[in-house]
Amino acid sequence: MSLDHNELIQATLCINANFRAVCRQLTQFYNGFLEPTGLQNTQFTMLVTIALMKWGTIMQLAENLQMDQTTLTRGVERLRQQGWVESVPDKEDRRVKHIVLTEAGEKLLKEAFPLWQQAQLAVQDALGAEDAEILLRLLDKVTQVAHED
Amino acid sequence: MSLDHNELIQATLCINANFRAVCRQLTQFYNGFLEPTGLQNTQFTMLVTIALMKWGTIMQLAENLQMDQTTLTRGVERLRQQGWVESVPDKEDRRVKHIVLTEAGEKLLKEAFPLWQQAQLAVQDALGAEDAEILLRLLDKVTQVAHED
DNA sequence: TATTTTTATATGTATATACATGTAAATGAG
DNA sequence: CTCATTTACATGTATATACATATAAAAATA
Repeated sequence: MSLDHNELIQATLCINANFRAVCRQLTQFYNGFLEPTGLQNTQFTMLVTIALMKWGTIMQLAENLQMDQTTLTRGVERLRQQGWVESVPDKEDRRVKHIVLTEAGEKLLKEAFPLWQQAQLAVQDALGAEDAEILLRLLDKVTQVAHED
Repeated sequence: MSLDHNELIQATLCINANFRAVCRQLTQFYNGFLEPTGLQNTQFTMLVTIALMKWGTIMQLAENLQMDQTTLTRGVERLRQQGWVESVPDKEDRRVKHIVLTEAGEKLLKEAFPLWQQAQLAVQDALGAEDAEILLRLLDKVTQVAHED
């Protein structure tokens, strides 16, 4: 025996699947705006976080971005290969590396910001201030859920 | 000159970045429940869609799931290698392949459904009926936005 | 009918992502 | 101080994802 039609329909309402679908569209939307810089939105976000932390480690970046450490290690390595960030070994703890923006990285961020902003404003405008706020609240709430269990 | 602090903070409010972060958590949550089946949530969703379409092509699956065709081609190939789906060449149009569940695939879906449901109910309960509905509405709205421009 | 165009799927390549595990360094227990 | 444990980062491996492009077959057009 296999699943009946109702169950299949139910499964198409999967919150995660719907989230992922929206995420794919949204990512392509943002990436389209960032295209002139050669950055993906993910990389833009990493650079912004690195800029804000100024002297952050891989672990701290992973914590901040809620990503796996191994994902960050490789993501940062790509940024490094492009010359946008630099990895500075800690003097006291030889395991630790601090990630900092290079000048090229700062220049790139400066260039990317208004492009990112266009995408962000387009989404915010279309949603409306109210819904945008509700959305962020719900995103937060969903994160809580996924972390409880 | 580089970005000032306010701009960096602004960029951390990136709707796409926040979406992606939630998506990562949510995916891990659902995958945790599905773990005994060896399925990822994405694969579960593909199988469900294949089951519903009964005789769908790669193109139709891509359309339904709002995924790139090339992503589907490879995803389906993995399902095929596991023996969960089968690819049947169309009689009239030799370019076309129809993807159908195998018996093993149906059995797996039957087994996976209640596990998926646990994850889904956990998220729905935690959100509450009202917020769950609002969330789905907003997800829809975001998709519209990303498609307009 | 011969040629061009479109369509369906596949491949090359690259990023994003995480889990399991490895490695080296620091820390803690004895 | 020595050995076990923890910590920080890296690597192996696998899926998810998409863009550019290839390929073959169908459809349209000259």
